[in-house]
Amino acid sequence: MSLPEFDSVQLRHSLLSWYTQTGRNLPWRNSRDPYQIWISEIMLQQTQVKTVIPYYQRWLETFPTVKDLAEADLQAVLKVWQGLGYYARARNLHACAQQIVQQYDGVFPNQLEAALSLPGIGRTTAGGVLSAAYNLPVSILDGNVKRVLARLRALSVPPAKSLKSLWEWSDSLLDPDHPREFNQAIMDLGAMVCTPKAPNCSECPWKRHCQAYLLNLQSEIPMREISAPLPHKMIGVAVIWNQQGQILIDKRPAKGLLGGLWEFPGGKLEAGETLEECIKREIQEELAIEIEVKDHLITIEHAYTHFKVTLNVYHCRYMSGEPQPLECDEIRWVTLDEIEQFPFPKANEKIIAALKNNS
DNA sequence: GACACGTGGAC
DNA sequence: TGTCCAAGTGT
Repeated sequence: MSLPEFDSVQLRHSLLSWYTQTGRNLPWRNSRDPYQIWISEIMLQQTQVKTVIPYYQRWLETFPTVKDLAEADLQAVLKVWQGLGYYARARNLHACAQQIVQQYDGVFPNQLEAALSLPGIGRTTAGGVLSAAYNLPVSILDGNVKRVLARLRALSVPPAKSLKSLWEWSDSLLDPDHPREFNQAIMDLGAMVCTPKAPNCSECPWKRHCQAYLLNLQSEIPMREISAPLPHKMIGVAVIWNQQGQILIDKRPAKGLLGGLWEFPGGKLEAGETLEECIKREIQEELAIEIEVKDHLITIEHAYTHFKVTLNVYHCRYMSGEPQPLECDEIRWVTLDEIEQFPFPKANEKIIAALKNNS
């Protein structure tokens, strides 16, 4: 079900003409260095351009080359990534850099199969890097392209239900003579004109070809998936002080949610339990120590992708026992001055800020 | 194919 | 305040 070749030629021409006049000037577009382009593609996964730009610049100052990244400590990598979310991206970036140094002499591979075998590199990121760095004709299907193509063809189901067709349309539309510009252009079209809400159809170079526009369905397409309400968890969190004025923090297991980041220990409130009981129980289960729960410090509401939490944070006093890393990777006693060297998730950063305000 | 995986901006 | 969703990948 590819587009007629005649349409593809017209669509390519009108899009590239629009892009030449209107396309964005973004930092990574001034580079053809596959390392810099790869970093930008990973940071841009599920993350807005405005958010990425300062992280991108700081990253390249800290890790200017693949080799610098490969030789860095994972904790240092996570610290630079801190706040961007989806931390598996940072862990994969680090592992991927080491693989590129070992297997590809420090140069991002210029073959699709090799790129796809690397950790954190899926089909869209591979297409993004290979087209932008090497001008190779590899298509992409990110959120922008999905929305543009769903509207162009008036797709009657949510994009996730029709990925095969969308990939075929992206493949057949890609300009084989200008793959670098075409992929950037179709993403700019989605970001600047064919936006999720209130698209600027009057400015669109594809308005005469767009089935959604011609049927006045641009507000209904792409179709939404029905989503269940997010579960909510009440969490008790302990800021445990010892007699030296140090605080106990723990490093989360390397994989899974917030893997490799540090946190204040705590856990889920169970039915019929007070927050004080919850905190004492969790600290005994996780660290095998006795504490006394003292004053309330702060309450934090935070939403993750698949659930919401309320963090009820309390000052606590260390009483007895030798802390054991029973459910974490590592434990440390740190001062308030030392704590900022460690990567923390956003919700925990708010706890640190509250501690600094009160001291 | 469905679900896990962070955070911030827009409305 | 709540909901959507942003240059997706791994399992």
